[in-house]
Amino acid sequence: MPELPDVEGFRRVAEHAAGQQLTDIEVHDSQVLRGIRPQQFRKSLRGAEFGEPWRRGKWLLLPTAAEFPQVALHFGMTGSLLWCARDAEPHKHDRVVFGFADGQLRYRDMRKLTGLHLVRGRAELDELLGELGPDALDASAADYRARLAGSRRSVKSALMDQEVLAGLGNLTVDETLWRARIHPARTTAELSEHEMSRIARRAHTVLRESAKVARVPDRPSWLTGHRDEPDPHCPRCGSALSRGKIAGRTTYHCPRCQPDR
DNA sequence: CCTAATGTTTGTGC
DNA sequence: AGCACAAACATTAG
Repeated sequence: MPELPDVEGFRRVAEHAAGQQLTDIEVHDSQVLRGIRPQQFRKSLRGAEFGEPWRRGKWLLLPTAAEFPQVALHFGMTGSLLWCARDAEPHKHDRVVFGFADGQLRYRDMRKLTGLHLVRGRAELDELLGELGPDALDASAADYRARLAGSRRSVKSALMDQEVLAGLGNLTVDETLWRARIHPARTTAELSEHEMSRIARRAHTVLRESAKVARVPDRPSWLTGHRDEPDPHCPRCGSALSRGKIAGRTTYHCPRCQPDR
């Protein structure tokens, strides 16, 4: 589930911990700790005070008051972050629990496709995030145009590429292209400046609206609201939606609103 | 049993 | 080099 809007929601959840001192860390499944063992992870963070959480694309960072170390969290396809009372029922998929005086932050993830990193300094932060493109919400229309231009790949695969823009995912890309009336298989090279700007504007709207509710809403007026229906139709023109695979991912588009060229 | 799932990485081949 | 495609990771739901 987690794309930029979901992770922005997790960032707001993590604000509960800002200014608070860590009392303990429970690592229930060491598999989600990437590049560090539980003992070292706990030792490095013992007694730390957490600062303001920040986000870049689909990465969430929890800095300590001294700026470093920071905990970097990625949520894969099934991860989430919850703020719970200290005595709340444990959940089967709580992999790491950060304890504070008045509550706990739980990293919950079923599939464990990604996980948590400990970032000890500037260099490690750069190593982790250095290849990422600009955050898809921060990037201007000019950024979108510059980063989409001049490749022969499909616009869907370019928008999904975190090195082009950070934060878009399968749902937000389909929604954005549907609103921009651009066929997902079109090549970025054949897009006009005007079309790329339209993509940027629509992406901003989709991301802003979704971030408000920390998910891509399944409102009937949105394309995404019809994904799970047995016989989905375009909420704008009523045509049957086509379902296919582009860039390895299930892709919905409206053949009438999003013509091939 | 089989398939698919909102992500990322790695390998193969054109 | 650039790109498409498939598989892998781990788990559950239908």
